[in-house]
Amino acid sequence: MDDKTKAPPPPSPGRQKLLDAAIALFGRKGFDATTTREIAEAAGVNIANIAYHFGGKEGLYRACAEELGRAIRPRVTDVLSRKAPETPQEARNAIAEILSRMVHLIIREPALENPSRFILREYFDPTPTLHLLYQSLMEPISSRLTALWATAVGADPEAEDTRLAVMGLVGQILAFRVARSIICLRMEWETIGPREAEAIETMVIATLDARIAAARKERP
Amino acid sequence: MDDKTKAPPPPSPGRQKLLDAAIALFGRKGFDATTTREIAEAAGVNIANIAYHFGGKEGLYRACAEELGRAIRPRVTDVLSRKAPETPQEARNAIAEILSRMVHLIIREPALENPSRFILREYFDPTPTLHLLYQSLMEPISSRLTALWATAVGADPEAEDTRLAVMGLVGQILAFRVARSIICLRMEWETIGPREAEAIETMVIATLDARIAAARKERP
DNA sequence: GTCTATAAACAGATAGAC
DNA sequence: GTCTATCTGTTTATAGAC
Repeated sequence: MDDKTKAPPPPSPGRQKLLDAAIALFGRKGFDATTTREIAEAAGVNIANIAYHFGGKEGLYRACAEELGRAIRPRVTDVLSRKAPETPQEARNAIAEILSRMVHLIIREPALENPSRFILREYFDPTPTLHLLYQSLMEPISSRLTALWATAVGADPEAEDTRLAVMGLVGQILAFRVARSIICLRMEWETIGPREAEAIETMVIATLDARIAAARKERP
Repeated sequence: MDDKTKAPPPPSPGRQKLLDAAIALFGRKGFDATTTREIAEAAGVNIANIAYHFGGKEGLYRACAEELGRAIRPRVTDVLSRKAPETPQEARNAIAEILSRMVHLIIREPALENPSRFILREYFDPTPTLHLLYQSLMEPISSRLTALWATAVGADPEAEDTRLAVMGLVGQILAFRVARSIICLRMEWETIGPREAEAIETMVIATLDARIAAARKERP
């Protein structure tokens, strides 16, 4: 019995083209602003294939979320699968590395521009598909970060404020992607290029280190 | 010559009802997912009034943003108009008060649920209307916070990393509103009620104090 | 200023040929 | 599995009565 646990979708030329085009368009403009005609045209296939492969526009949307879980997960899980650090300093370094990676993937990586937007849209306007993204991306990353945080500051990994502290750090990064437009206005940045991304990364790591220092002082 | 500086819109029963209904619906579902029929029905007026008062759906959207600037600004400017603190401790307290206020307004206040969503949508999918929201809400608040931060830690108010630190703190709050759905999943919260909002507030203030402590250590 | 009635365009979905 | 052609409902906008 092979890994039929998740109903492996039968690939086909048109099917994959539709998925790629749909992720890009749903991510850039949102579900309602994107028409099935646009998607089909961008994919270079006929509109009728959407109904054939996915049952309709909503089915296509859901399939996009599944595809994103599969496609993005490997880009983060390599960090997650490492042996858990045992000293606070190692744990701090591991958190810093994951956060830096997230800054680059979410804020900078051009290939993930629209996928990131797709995921953030689902956070903002959740559908039943949200659980799928939670389990494949958010849950593994934030559990790992929570465990690392607990090691770094000597906190209880099960405590609510431990998880909350981690969500605050992750949220800071998400905010810079969500509110990019207004942050660029405020920072007087034209775009977020390599220099700006590094400034954001430095700020995030500074926040991490400040919070670790403060948390350690409480429980020495 | 009275304050004709911003072209005061002539009020009328139907006009205001349309604005209120549109802010609620655009905020909850987004521009494209909301139909003019829905808005007119929710407002209790006829569809044709949208074209009459605002020239069309897009004009109504823009008028909503103007209305939001007018309506929400007073709820924050009372804090902004106070005399600038002179000691670092007073500045820290002022920042903490503004951030607490933001947590309550953005995350908790039911009446601002949809207005907040309207504004965050515009950050995420900016239109020419963005500048309007920037100037009426984000700019005054974040300039004030930046000045306070400079006083609190003895930094240069003009420096890029001063502004960035402030955007990081504000962004953390925005993230909890944008990603509320997935944060509730991760935190195992059913909703964000008074208890949860207080936990978030405590976390935000802890981040503030940790960053201030770290920044002061650098320049004693 | 507010309404009815209608126009003109466009949406997603489907039947059936290949 | 992919296409053409078409159906049905809905969209925003407008012309004109009140």
